[in-house]
Amino acid sequence: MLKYGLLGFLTYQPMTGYDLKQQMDESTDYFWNAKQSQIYTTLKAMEQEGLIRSQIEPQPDRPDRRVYMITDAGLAALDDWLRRPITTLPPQRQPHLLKLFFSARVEREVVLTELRLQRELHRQQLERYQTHTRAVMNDAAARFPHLASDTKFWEITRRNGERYEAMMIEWLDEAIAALVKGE
Amino acid sequence: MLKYGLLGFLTYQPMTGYDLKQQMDESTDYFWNAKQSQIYTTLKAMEQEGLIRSQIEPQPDRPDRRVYMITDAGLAALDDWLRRPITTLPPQRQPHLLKLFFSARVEREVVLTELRLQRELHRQQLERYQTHTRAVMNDAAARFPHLASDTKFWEITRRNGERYEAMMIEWLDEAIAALVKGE
DNA sequence: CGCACCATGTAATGCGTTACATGATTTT
DNA sequence: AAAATCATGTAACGCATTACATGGTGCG
Repeated sequence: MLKYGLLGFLTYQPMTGYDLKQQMDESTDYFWNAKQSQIYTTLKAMEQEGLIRSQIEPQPDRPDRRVYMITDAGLAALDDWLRRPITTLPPQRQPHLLKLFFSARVEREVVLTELRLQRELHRQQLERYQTHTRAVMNDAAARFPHLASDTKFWEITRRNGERYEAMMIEWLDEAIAALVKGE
Repeated sequence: MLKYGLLGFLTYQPMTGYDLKQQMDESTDYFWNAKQSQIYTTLKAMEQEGLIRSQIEPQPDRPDRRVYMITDAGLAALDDWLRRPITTLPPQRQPHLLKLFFSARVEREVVLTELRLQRELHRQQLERYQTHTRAVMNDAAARFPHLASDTKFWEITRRNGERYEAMMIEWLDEAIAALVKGE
């Protein structure tokens, strides 16, 4: 799956593993991210599959850069994936909901403290979407005119993050109120 | 992590791997689930760790049941986990958002068809929370009076599912409208 | 002087999925 | 007659995380 994300970014322009990691951190982070080590090993595998190819750019001071670019086979694989509809909901994994489900075992105050902490985390994340993420996208749109048609989709996914965080904050407020009232 | 979910359910009553799978499917499914094979292997590992122990209940017709019950060490491990606050947001993995992010590459109609399909999936899931999940929880509460204090937390997590689906439907409507208008 | 940034990789481990394997009973 | 339910397990594989390993440049 990461594979397709990397292919997607490589349609923008040729990049190194390091660059790709930074792109992910700044844009798809909310719904897809990967560790540096996984990116490097996945790129290697993708090159063997023929989806991308690399060229070494020597650098005097710093380590040489291995710049990857997408091949025709890579483009075909990406487009094929993009057209293949997803017909199921993805399985969710939310440790804090699992904890909450069994939290009748712990003191009310401990639960409340954690819910308030969660609320703060989501508040920060919401703010990030509204300021930083927005700015990064506008900046990318301004610097790379050939990506103009992509900006609409970036914005739709950013809106999803924004709505998600707003929903979580509302839900946490409701949960906190229910627990406070309950005692 | 699955480990703690299994411990949680085993505080309700002793159960088999099969029973645990059913419990998950009916209750924590939205934020945590596991395949049958993983449940069996995890239970085995947990018994070796001393968190649970099992007894075989012979059955004449059907395969013998291996019934697990939580140990004192298991209770301690569970409570320890429940009290340990989560200080980061969990990484999300949403394939359909990743696809959408790069969907400038495909025809508008293909994207719209997929968004409408997604909307229908979320609508069905919302309905499930509002009817089936609700009924299952009420039923469990009625049949097991000793779980009365847990019901409040079950309901809070169910509400999260409900809100999440409602949010996704709103967002999809917004996204569909933006794409329709865009052409 | 220490930390962040640039830049690449490998190895070990853990968690989860898919597939394999069996078989009687009950329901449709 | 076929499918679902009850009931258990193992093996292979894939994806992701953590840890290991290196090293120069630039900034505060």
